[in-house]
Amino acid sequence: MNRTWNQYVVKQENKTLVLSTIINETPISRAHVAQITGLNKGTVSSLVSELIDEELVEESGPGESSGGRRPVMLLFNGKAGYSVAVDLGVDYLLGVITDLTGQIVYEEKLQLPDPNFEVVFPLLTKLIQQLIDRAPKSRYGVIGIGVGVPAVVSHDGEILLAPNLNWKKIQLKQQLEQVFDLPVYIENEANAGAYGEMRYGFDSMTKHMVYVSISIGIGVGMILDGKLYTGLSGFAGEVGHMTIVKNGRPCRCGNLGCWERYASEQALIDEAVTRQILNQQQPDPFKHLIELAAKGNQEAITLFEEIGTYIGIGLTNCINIFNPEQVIIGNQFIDAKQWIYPAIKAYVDHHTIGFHQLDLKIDFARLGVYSTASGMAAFTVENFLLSQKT
Amino acid sequence: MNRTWNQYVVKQENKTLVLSTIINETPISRAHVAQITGLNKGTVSSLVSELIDEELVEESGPGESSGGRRPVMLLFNGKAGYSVAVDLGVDYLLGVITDLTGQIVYEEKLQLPDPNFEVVFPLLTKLIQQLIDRAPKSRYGVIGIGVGVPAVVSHDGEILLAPNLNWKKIQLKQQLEQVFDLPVYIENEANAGAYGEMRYGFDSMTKHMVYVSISIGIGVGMILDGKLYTGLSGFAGEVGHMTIVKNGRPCRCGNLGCWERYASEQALIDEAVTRQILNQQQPDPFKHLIELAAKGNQEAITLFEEIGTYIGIGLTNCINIFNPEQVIIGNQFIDAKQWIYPAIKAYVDHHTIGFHQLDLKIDFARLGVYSTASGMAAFTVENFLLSQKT
DNA sequence: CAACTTTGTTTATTATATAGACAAAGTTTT
DNA sequence: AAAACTTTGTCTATATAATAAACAAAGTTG
Repeated sequence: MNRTWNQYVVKQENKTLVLSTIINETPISRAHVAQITGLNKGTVSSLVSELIDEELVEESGPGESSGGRRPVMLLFNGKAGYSVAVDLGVDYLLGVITDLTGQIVYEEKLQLPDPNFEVVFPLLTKLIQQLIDRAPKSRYGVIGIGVGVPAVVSHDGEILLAPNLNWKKIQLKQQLEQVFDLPVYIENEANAGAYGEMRYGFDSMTKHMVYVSISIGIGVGMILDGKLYTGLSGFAGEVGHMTIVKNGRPCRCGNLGCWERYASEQALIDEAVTRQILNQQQPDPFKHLIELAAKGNQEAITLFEEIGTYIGIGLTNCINIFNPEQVIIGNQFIDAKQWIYPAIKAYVDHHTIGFHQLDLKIDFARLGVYSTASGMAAFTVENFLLSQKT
Repeated sequence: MNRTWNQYVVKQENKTLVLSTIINETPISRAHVAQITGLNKGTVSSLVSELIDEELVEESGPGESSGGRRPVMLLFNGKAGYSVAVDLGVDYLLGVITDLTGQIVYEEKLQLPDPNFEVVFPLLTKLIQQLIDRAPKSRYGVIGIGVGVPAVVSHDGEILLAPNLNWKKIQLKQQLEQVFDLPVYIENEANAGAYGEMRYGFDSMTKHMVYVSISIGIGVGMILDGKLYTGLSGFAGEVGHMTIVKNGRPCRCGNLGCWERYASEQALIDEAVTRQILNQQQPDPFKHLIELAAKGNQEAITLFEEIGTYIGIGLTNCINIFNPEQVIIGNQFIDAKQWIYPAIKAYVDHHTIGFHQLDLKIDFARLGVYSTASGMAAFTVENFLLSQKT
């Protein structure tokens, strides 16, 4: 069925436009909203009064006069509701409560003893219940639950495959919705991270961005034309399995020479063991390598630089394909920034087609370990605000 | 400035919806349009009567009754205007006139003696003028000019770089608009091909498609969410310069191991010379190799199969990245279909992540040598129809 | 203090979609 | 063949929401 346009749709679209203008420019006056959106002053007034009734917008005191009557400043009421978001990692759960502006108001982290789903699911529901219980009282209460997972996720919230958790075909969204009577959103961890960094990480909204999440493996989230791109079935972005070396190292996906066999945490550790920088039994080997490099261990630094170059190879491919405005590197590897960044930058500068470099920025995730959780909160909040219109 | 929604916008959107429904479902009755679009019968009637006034829609005779009054069938009037589109190749110009349905009504092809812009531009303008002169008389006449070029093209129609033509920084759109007082559209050849194949090549509109144009080099056009993706500056899709072999063959882009050094016409010919299947002076070497393979020359066939495998490597990367519904291989290499397809298919089947294969189709361009020209016609026509609303 | 500015509300007007009545032209049932 | 039903397409009354313009409120400037 096609979408038809009538006066109701017009009103909803304009109301969304007014609300998002207030969110982005808060504090702002009605007159200024009208100027920015191009809507008539009267239209803005009436829409704002509805938003105030819904407690999504508040009036704060008068603002500065610019030579006439002083404006009444409008604020987005981020405390009208709260979201619960969880970053489900390979060996941890990071749960947060955020308000409607994405601000984290409470967090809780725990280690997973075992990646087995039968073990993880009860811990996950317990964590979510604790977060729901702790959420401040508000008009709309907890407006939804978001969970980011290191997995291939279909559009309807089914986990098709999570290689590092050893999960397959799990109806996570459905199962959580049965337990909690709330909207549940499931997304791939890199997609969530990309969205989080776009919404909350950087000031100006980037329309074309590639977010590369590097930890055990490599995942990529793509923001194209300001929207998350998830492909036909929801699992675009398996860039970690891009071939960068023909007949190269075997990968667990069955292919040879995949990017993540050269540029991930796993690749780093394997190579460190081969070169006897680490021994096989070292607990928390990634952290140990970071410490070695920080102490000036030249072998460790060289290894990071080499991995950086491999990251650069895959990034160059992504840049040539997408012509993005910004590339963001996130997850574990942000801790290795000082050693890998020069190598990445050098490779990309020398190997992308010249034009791409003009407007290209390479950054590291600003939200740090919260990229994924924040992104899930953003999904949850945005779906709530869009569904909110009467 | 944001877009605001008022009654004018509503009407335009609905009118576009009605028109595109008629275009896609022609012939169709008013009642059926109302049913498909969800619009009120009265609304459809009034919009259709405007479209009839504008000669974009015609009434044909009565249709079959389904148990009541016989419907009046509506037809899209493809003859209300004509577009002129040119496929500017490395050594040829292919110009076509199409009606508003994309049907080619006249074509003209000529060889380029020299790729130099000073030589090509007069030939191009002469060709376009001839096509304009030959276009049938109609209500709207020639509604625009589209030119597809093997080049990196910016959003404002500037050719930034055309390596195989040796052009740089040419304001092609601007120059043509000065000569002809008509809207001019310039696009990369692969982007145009992708669009042409989506609009006119296949029956069902694919929402996520990757079109790979393989001739001297490799270009890729991407249809994501039903729209052409061109990236921040308009030059996404330089996938030919994706690294598939670390420290591989040097490429003219300055990088090593680029896909097009292994999977293009140039790669094919270079390798054929190295293996002494061809000698260096062979005129039209690609055609010669096709003939050899057709005669059963095993060396030539093996070479095609090897190139097919390399094509498969790059395609696998694209599939893993985009999760498309369809991959289309176009340009010169469609002639080698019978030898390369099995190799491509085998590689892709064995090396893409399992989920992608479920709904994936690999096809060859249906429009053959007209993909690019048809795509440019589609751009031109669609911009005309969108600009047409009063 | 008068004149001007800016903000925000109110009112009359306008454009458009919708529901439903209705006419036209067919098919099906009796 | 007549009556009853169906489907198509137009027309009219109504509702909704955006807009322009008037206006009131509350400031600044000279």
